[in-house]
Amino acid sequence: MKKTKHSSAAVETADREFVLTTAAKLFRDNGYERTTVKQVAEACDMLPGSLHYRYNSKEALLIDMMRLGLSKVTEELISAFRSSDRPEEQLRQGINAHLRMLVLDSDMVYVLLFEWRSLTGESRKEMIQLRDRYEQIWVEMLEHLVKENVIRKDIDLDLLRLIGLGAINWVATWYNTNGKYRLEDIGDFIWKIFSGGIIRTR
Amino acid sequence: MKKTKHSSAAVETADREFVLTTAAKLFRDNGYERTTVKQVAEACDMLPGSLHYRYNSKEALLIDMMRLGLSKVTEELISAFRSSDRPEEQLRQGINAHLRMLVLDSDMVYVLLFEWRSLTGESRKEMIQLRDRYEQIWVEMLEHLVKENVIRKDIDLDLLRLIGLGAINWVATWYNTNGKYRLEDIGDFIWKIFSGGIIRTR
DNA sequence: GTCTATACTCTGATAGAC
DNA sequence: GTCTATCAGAGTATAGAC
Repeated sequence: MKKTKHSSAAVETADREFVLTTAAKLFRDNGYERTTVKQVAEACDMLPGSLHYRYNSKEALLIDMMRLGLSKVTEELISAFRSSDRPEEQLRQGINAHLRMLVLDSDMVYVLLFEWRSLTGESRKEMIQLRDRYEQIWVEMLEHLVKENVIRKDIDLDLLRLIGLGAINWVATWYNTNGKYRLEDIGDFIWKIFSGGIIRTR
Repeated sequence: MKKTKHSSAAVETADREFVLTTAAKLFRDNGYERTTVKQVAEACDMLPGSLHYRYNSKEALLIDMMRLGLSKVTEELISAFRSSDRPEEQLRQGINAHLRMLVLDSDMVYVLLFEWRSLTGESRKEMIQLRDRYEQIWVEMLEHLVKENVIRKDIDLDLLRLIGLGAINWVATWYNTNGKYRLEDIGDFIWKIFSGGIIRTR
C-alpha cells in the first residue's frame, strides 16, 4: 500500500499526528523552551527546513499540539461519562480518564497543562478559551451530580472543580510508572477522598 | 546609618534577599527560561556584569533562590503547626500556610515548585532531597493525626500527602487576587473536603 | 563591587535548489 | 515536500578597567 493511494488529507493528518506526538514527548521530557526545533526535526527524521514547511514557527507547532491534546482529552472525558448510568461511577470514570490521558496516554495533554505559559498574545487567549470549554464539561457533570443528590447543594461547584482537577493534574509531576501505585488506584483514591467530602450523607 | 557600619555578612544577606526576591518575581511572571539575566540585573538596578559577581551562572541564581524559598516555607509550616494544640486545627493552619507562601507571600516558593525542571544534574538531586525534607514534616504531621484518631488508619498517608499537596499547589496556577475567592477560604475548602474523606467517623 | 565592552555559542527562521 | 546553506539576533558568560 503506497501512501499515494491515500487522499492527501489523510496523509497530512497522519503526519501531523506523528510530528505532534514526537514533539510532545520531547517537550514533556525537556520542556518547551529547552527543546530546539532541530531536536524536534531530528526526532521526526527530518531536517529543520522540512519541519518549517509544516509549521512556520516553533509556537505554531506548540499551538497545534495543544489543540490536538485538548480535543483528545475532551473526547475521552465525554466517553468516560457515557460509560455508565450511575452518577458516582460516571465521576470515577471521568477522574480516571483525565488522569490517564494526562499521565500515560498523551504527552500533548501534559504539555497543554504545563507549558501554556509559553504561549503569547492571542494564542494564549485561544487556549484559555478552549480549556474553559473542556472544563465546562466538568461543570455540567457536577451540576448533574447535584441534581441526582450525590453532591450536597451547599458545595461551591467552581471550587470543587478547580481543586479536584488540581489534585489530579499534580499527579503528573510525581507519578512514576515503576512506582508503587497503579494509576487507576490513584484515581480511585482521589475519587474516594472527594466523595467523602462532598456526598450528601453517609 | 552607613552600610559600612554593618558587618559584611549582614549586608550580603540583605542584598541576597533583595536580588532573589526581585528575580523570583520575574521568573514567576515570565518563566525562568524566558527571563534573561539582563532583565534580572536591570530589575535589581545593576548591570549583568555586577549580577555575575554574585552568581556566576543563571542556574546558580535559581538554585540559591530555591534554597531560600524552601527554608521560608519550611519555617512557616512548622510555625503553623505549632500555633494550635488541636490536631484538626493544626492541619487547617498547615494547609493555609503552605498555600499562602506559594500563592501570595513568596514567588520563590512558586519558582521552587514550578521551575525545578530547569535544574540539571546534581542541583536537581539536591533540590529533590530538600523538597523531600520539607514533605517529611507533612509525613510526621499526618502520622500524628492518625495517632490522635483524626485520620482513619486505613488511609495511605503517602497518597494523601501527594494528592493533598497537589490540590493546594495547583491553586497557584489559577488564583487571582481580584477573583471571587479569598485565599483562606480556598484553604479551608480544601481542608473540609479532605477532612470529609479521611476522618474516622462522622 | 560595579562598570564597559565583548567573545562565543546557539537558536529560530529563511532562501532557494532539487 | 525535503534538502543544503546560511543569516540575523539573542543569550550567557567573560575579561579587565575603575
